[in-house]
Amino acid sequence: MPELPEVETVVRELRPRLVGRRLVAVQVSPLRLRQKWSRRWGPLLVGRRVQAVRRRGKWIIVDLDHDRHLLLHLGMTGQLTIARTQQPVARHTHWIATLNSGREQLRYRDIRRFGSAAFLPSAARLAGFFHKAQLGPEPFDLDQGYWFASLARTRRCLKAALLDQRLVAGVGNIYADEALFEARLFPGQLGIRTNRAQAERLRQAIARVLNRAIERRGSSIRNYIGASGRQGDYQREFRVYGQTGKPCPRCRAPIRRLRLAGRSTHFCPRCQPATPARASAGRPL
DNA sequence: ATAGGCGCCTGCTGGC
DNA sequence: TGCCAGCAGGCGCCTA
Repeated sequence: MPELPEVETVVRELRPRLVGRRLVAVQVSPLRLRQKWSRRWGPLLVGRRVQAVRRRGKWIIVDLDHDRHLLLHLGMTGQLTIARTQQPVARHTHWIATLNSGREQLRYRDIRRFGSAAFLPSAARLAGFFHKAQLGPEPFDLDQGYWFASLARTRRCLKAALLDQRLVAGVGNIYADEALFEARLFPGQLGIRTNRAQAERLRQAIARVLNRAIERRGSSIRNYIGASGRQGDYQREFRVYGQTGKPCPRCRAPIRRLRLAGRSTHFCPRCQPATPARASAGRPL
């Protein structure tokens, strides 16, 4: 569920409430996540003070003192919230860390359990983790030349390329569709058929769409909430995602849906034509 | 090496 | 009302 804007929102809301606090107790449920939460992590976390909360792609990084690092991924339905200790614990809560006042807790809830967690005992191991994952650049740091070359070298369609975290980190199904609409590119267009002007439109569209979504604190369709429990608002501004059959906000043609890279894909057949119009194909950069 | 398909989980919706 | 298919913000593993 959560893509970059949702994860960024969680991190921004978590930061002021977590940095400087100490974890004094950790409770774990027996249900396993995608990457099992190890029993050995509890004692390693207890007593540690949070030094920073950061994001890399869709990963949340909690930096602790003693050079310890907790990595969290929210999968499809993950929720990471700060709750008052006396608040009832919601079903599907998988682990709870009590903060040093004793009055508040950091809680991880994940209905479908596609989320994962990792504990890294040093900065070097943390770097190694992301190196192994081959996580691509942040979408706001995309180099023009890198981006065009990356698209031009793949035989997959643009939608599949956007979802590949090795090419660019943080884009998921919603924002891939929204960015392709913004860039007026057909999601099924092959990467190798992409010219420099199109790649550049897409590069800028990705950053614009993600920034707008962050301003709205992400999108809440069914499960997503920020660290404070508040929902996002960006779902109200979707132009194609989940808008099948509704008129395109630009040209009024009905939004269509198809399956690409195994994922539901939404686009405007007129604004994002499979074959680019002659006029735009011949236009200089 | 690369690309597509499936499976992991739970919950909700719509059609019969 | 009940049942069943299809769907869902992700990603790792397997196969060709």
